[in-house]
Amino acid sequence: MAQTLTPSQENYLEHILQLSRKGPVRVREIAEAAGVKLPSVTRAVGKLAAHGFVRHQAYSSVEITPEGVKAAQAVVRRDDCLMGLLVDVLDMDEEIAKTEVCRLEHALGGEVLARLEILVSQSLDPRSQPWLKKLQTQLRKNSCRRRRTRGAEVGSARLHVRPKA
Amino acid sequence: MAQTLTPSQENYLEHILQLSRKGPVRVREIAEAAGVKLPSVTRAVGKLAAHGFVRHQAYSSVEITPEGVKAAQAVVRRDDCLMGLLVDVLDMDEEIAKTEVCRLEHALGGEVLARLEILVSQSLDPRSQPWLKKLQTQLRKNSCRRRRTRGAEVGSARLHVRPKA
DNA sequence: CGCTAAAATTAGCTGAGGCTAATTTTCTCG
DNA sequence: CGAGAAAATTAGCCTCAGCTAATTTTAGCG
Repeated sequence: MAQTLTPSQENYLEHILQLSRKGPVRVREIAEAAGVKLPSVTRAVGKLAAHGFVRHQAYSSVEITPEGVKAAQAVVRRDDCLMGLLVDVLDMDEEIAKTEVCRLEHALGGEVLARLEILVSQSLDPRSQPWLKKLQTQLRKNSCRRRRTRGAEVGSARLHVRPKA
Repeated sequence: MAQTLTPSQENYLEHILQLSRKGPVRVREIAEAAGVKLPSVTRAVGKLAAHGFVRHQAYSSVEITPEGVKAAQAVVRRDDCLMGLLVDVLDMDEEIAKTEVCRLEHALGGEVLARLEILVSQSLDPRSQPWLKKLQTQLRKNSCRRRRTRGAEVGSARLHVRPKA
C-alpha cells in the first residue's frame, strides 16, 4: 500500500491530469500523450488504480481521484519550477527544455524543489534584472564560443550511496 | 556500440573512477560504494566491459579504460555542478544534497549542464554577493515557514522515489 | 602443503516497464 | 439490427537491475 510512484507512473498520472481537464480520459489518449502503446497504458492504469490514484473499469474511461490529482499536481509543480529555471532563467529553447524537464522532474526531491522555486522567483523579480541580464549575456556568449575550456578537473570525491530504504 | 549508459551504469562507473585512484578496484569495493550486493556488480561490470569502459577478467580487479575515465568524468562534472547549485547556491545540507544529486545527475542533459554551470559560477562570483545573500535570506526565511505549514504539502512527500528493498 | 574463509561468479527469482500479436468489447453506421 | 472498425485488454516476450542461494576460485595461514 505504499503509494510511491515510479517515474513512469508519475508521468502517466501527469498526462491523465492534463487530459482530464478536457473531458473523459480514454486509454488511447494517454498512450498518445505519453508516446507509448496501448497495452503499456492498460497495465500502468491498473497499477495507478491499485494505488487509488485513478478509478477505472475495463473498456471505459479513466477517472483521476482526488489523491491522484494531488499527486499529479506535485509533479506539475516540479515541472513548472524546472521550466521556469530552464526557460526563464537559463534562457533555453522551450521545446528542448520540455524534453529535459521531462527527465529531470522525476528526480527532483521536495527539498530541492522548494529551494529552486525561491531561486527562480528571485531571479525573475524585477530587482534581479541586472543579475539576470548579466547571466543571459554570459549564456549567449558561451553558446557561441563553446568548446573552449578543456576542463579536466576531477578533484572532488563525491560518492553516491543509495538512500537505501 | 551504443555506449549510452543507463543511470545505474553511470553510477557504477563513477564509483569505479573514484576507487581507481586508490589502487586496484575490487568488485567488493564497488559493491560497498554503490550500496548493492556482489552479484549486481559482477553483472554490471560485465556490461561496462562490453562497452569498453572497463577491463575485467574473472576473479581479478577491475580496470577503468581511458574511455571509461572520460565517461565517468562527464558524470562527475554533472555531479560537481549540481553540488555547487544545491550546496553553494541553494544552501542545502551537504549530506541531503548528495542523495538528491545522485538521482538528478543522471537526468541532466548537456545543454542544461552547460547553462547551469554558468549560473552557478556567476552566482558564486564575488560581484553576485548581494544577490546570493538575498537569495539565502529568502531560503532561510522559507525553511522556517515551511516547518509551520501543514505537513501535507508536497515538500518532503518523496512520492516519486522507488523504495527498493 | 592443504584447508578454510573470503571474494567472485553463476543460476535463477522478482518487479518495472516497454513491446507485439491475438483476443475481446464497444461503438458506429448503413 | 448487425457487421466491421476502433478501442481496450490479455498473453507472452524482452531488457534492466536488484536480490538470494549455491558454486567456484583465490588467498591466507598454521
